[in-house]
Amino acid sequence: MATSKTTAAEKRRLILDAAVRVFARQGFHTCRVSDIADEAGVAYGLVYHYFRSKDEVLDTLFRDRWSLMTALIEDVDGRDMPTRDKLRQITSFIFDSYRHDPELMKVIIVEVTRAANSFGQTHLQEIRGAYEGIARIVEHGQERGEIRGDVTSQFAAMAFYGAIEQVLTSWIFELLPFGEAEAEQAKTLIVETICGGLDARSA
Amino acid sequence: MATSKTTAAEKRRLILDAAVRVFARQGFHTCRVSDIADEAGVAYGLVYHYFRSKDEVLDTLFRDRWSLMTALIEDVDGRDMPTRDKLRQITSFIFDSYRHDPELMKVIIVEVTRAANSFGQTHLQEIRGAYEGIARIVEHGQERGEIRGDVTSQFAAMAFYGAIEQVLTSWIFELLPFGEAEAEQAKTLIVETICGGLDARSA
Amino acid sequence: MATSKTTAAEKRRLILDAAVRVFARQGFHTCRVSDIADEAGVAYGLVYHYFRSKDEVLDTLFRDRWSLMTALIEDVDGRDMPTRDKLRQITSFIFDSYRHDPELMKVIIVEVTRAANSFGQTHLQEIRGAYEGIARIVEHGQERGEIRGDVTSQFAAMAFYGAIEQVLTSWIFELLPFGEAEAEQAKTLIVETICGGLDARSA
Amino acid sequence: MATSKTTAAEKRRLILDAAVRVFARQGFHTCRVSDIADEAGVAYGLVYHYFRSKDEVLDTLFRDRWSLMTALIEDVDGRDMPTRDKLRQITSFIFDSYRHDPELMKVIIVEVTRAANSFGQTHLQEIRGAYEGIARIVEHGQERGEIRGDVTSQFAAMAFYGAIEQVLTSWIFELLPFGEAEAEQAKTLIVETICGGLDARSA
DNA sequence: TATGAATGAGGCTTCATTCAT
DNA sequence: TATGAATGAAGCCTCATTCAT
Repeated sequence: MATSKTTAAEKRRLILDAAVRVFARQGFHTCRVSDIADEAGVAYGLVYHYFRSKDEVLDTLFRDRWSLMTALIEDVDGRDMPTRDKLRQITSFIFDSYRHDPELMKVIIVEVTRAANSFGQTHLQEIRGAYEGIARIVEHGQERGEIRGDVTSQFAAMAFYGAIEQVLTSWIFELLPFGEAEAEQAKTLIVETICGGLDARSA
Repeated sequence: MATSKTTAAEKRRLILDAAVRVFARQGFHTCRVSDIADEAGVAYGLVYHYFRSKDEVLDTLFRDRWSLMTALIEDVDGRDMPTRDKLRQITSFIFDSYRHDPELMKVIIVEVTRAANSFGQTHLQEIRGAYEGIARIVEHGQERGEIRGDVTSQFAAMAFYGAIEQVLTSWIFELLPFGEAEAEQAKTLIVETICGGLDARSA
Repeated sequence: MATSKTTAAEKRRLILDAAVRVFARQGFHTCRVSDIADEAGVAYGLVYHYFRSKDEVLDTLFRDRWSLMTALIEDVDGRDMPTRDKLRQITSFIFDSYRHDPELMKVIIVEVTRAANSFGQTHLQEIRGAYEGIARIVEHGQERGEIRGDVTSQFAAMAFYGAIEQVLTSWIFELLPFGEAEAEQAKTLIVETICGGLDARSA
Repeated sequence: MATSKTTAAEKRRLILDAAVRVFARQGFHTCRVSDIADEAGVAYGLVYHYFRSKDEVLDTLFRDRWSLMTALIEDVDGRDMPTRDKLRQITSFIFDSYRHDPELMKVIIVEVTRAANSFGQTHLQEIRGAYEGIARIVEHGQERGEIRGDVTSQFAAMAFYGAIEQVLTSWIFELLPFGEAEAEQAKTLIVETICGGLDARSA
């Protein structure tokens, strides 16, 4: 009796979860608000009870998730560990996020991060925040002599993040096969590629 | 008399060029067909004489440009030069393309390549073709012992292309400063980062 | 304890008073039921405990006030005084009403009396009642030889009431300045204009 | 052949005329844009080809008509005739307008002039212009000694216009009977009432 | 080839009202 | 009495596309 009722927060969550599925399936622009409501099993208007607009639903999904990442980046930066490991932590976090909730990640990548011209513009500052956090990690690595100094930290951050996002995109659109093993292996490959470089070493 | 008339092909070109400016400025979804016509200084319906639909205008812009890149990748792959130089050739081509026609490149990146859910889907095979071409170059590099073998060629291609696209996106949305010097320097940085790796070397 | 509780009637009054402020500020159609509730500091649904609908709130405001006027008109008609004074009594009542509660009068004029296509229709009979009351006063004036007989009483009533309402409207929309003095002066001017006429008299 | 085609201007007119009928019948807020299109026998979107919005249709109807009235007021003011005749000219113009096109006048009065809180606000300045024109006529009458000086010209203008509008409203809502004869008689009655006054004169 | 008037489907949002607690 | 979550109908506007000339 006590637990049989859905609270307001749960209903809100219900709608957000439904939105993830619908956005992932049909795309943000292609889906209608009624699709979200139907998927959530609630009335049309209820979406507008909890969110100001269709945009705000996506906003919420993005911000909730993205803030976790920027927080992680900040956290990792403060830790006492080799820069390589820091970058691996970030890679792990992102790839694990995809493993745990590929639909949500698809939405964030496809509809926000990579849709820079429409929705991305709105969140450019938040996105930039993550890039800057990564750049700071690189910078600290350079100060500690772990990272070469002839590549600017900002450029390095872009290359690193760009590589990660491209891999995610490959998985999303099935250009590369995805699975537990692939995800795990990719963590190593990203760090090996970006930190170690593609060149074959004589040593 | 003979030269005062614009030929059909020229009119078509006029519309395509106008479309680039309008798509770059307003985005594909935000602009109307009439905006293209206005920008081109032609009548509304004429766009439909030369193109089946608004989509086809963007399709044309993308294909015309993208085919040049896949052609270049094929061409470069066949040349007898170090893999590093091959990758640099590709990087050069892309960054020079942006330098010469930033609006067109913006449209292709923002509206097609990174709009994977809408136009990207349509052109997925063509886009994949470029990735595969790059992967082949990496593979040949591995065969020749220039590229390490513990990173799969497809993964390496993604990291490489992802880094490039992320840099382009940074320029487009002014997350990184752009200019002649930056573009030139970026060619080196991409290759240094991806091939050389970010690690500081003792040697 | 006994006095700290608001009675039902008081709550109802609270809502009505809030409605006046909200209707006056935003207009009946532009405001939402929740605006009224917010203004009254009560819960959304409570408005529906005391009123069947949003319409009924306005209906109530109108009827409560308008009935006072028709009552006054009846009352005045029965008094033994010159017709001019009767008309002045009515003018006084209306202008004083505006002075005492300009927001309520604004609502009644703007949202009911002058909104003939929506609420006016509903209350047409009640509104007509007032016109007829005034017409009767004119008629009695004609019978007593105080009012010229070549203007029909109904027409005279319309001219009289129309002039009053136009002055009210002018105040409401600040086409004419309003204040204590202006309100007082207007009472005389209305009667002088309508009864005395605008013509300059030689006498 | 030459006359069988409807020109663009005629189509626009077609829509405006249909709008008058629909607005008069259902009221501006109650009718849908599709009602206008249906009444005009054109496609939904065509209304938006000729007008920016539903509002603009009403705007156009109002402005086209109202400008005629302000023009007339200006014109009449410049003529060399007794003030009484000037006011009669204005009254004639308005009542004739109603006689010729009662639906259009109903729309203007009910949906704009008297709907001061919604649409009226938009046109307040234009409406005010007419009042001021009438006030100027009264003022000139006062200067020439034809109109009493103890009633301000602005107040007199309000009383005069208010009386007219109230009569129109009475006809519109059938509070007073309307016909050729009534309209003609009303012209005299308005002037007699406002200029002559309701008082019975001993002379 | 060229024009631009004409078409009409589609979707977001608002908000009065109901109802379970 | 009191609350506010839940419902869902209704309508304006956009704009890609067609078509008659």
